[in-house]
Amino acid sequence: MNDKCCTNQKNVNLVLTGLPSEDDIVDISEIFKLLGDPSRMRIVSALRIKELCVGDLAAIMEISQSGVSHQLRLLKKNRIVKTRRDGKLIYYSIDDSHINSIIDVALSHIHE
Amino acid sequence: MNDKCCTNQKNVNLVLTGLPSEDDIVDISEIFKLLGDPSRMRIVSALRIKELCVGDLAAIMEISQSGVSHQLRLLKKNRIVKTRRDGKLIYYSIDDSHINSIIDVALSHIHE
DNA sequence: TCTTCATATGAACACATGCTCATATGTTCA
DNA sequence: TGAACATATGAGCATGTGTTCATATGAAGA
Repeated sequence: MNDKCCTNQKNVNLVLTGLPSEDDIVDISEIFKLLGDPSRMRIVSALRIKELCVGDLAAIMEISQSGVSHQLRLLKKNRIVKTRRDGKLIYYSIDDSHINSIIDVALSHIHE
Repeated sequence: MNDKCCTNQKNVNLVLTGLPSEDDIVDISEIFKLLGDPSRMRIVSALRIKELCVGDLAAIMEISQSGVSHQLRLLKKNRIVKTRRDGKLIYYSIDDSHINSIIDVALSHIHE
């Protein structure tokens, strides 16, 4: 509850003017939030290996077909995955190579 | 509720053997989850510009000092930020250059 | 030591999120 | 067209999560 804390106004201003826009902050954290769930990460990791239809993904995962579909919807809305129809099947795959890069770097991060 | 869906067992097995370990999946999604909140992303974005003490961060953000401290705790526990004490002040900064790389790639992703 | 200041912690609450069940949509093939 | 199958959607529920308030901790200086 102390408002008179150390605040160095120069630093604060410097940072405030250098920060990404609020829109960018929101957009970028949205991407990370999507990757920040084990189920979705498992989906994305699977699609990094091979394009897959929903049924195959459900077989790979530990959640229901419905659950997979709900998550794929989110991932697709944010352009993390894209779809291709082949008859009755809908194949999902990674939409953008940036996503692969991000995950590659994160993998090397956790492996220190 | 259809268990007899398209499942192509060859693809499923191929992907299952290629997936990262469950531990890796959990660890990596943990990192992304931390970056996947606008407040924490704002904190991390600020620290990318300059090391800052808690009070300065609270002045930059739209949440209380307590809120900032809680989030910093999470970020520190997962080695996204590190601390340095200087008298009464505790300066926070980005712990690992991988974090900067991940955010750089994500920024170029959202800017297409 | 006592006060002051910066930071950390715990409890509590409102809200978001991921899952399943049931069902709808939409495509293929007879 | 109608049956069969793959996928999508909506409701509902249990669990997580981000925030604030109040307070504790701990370092610096009188």
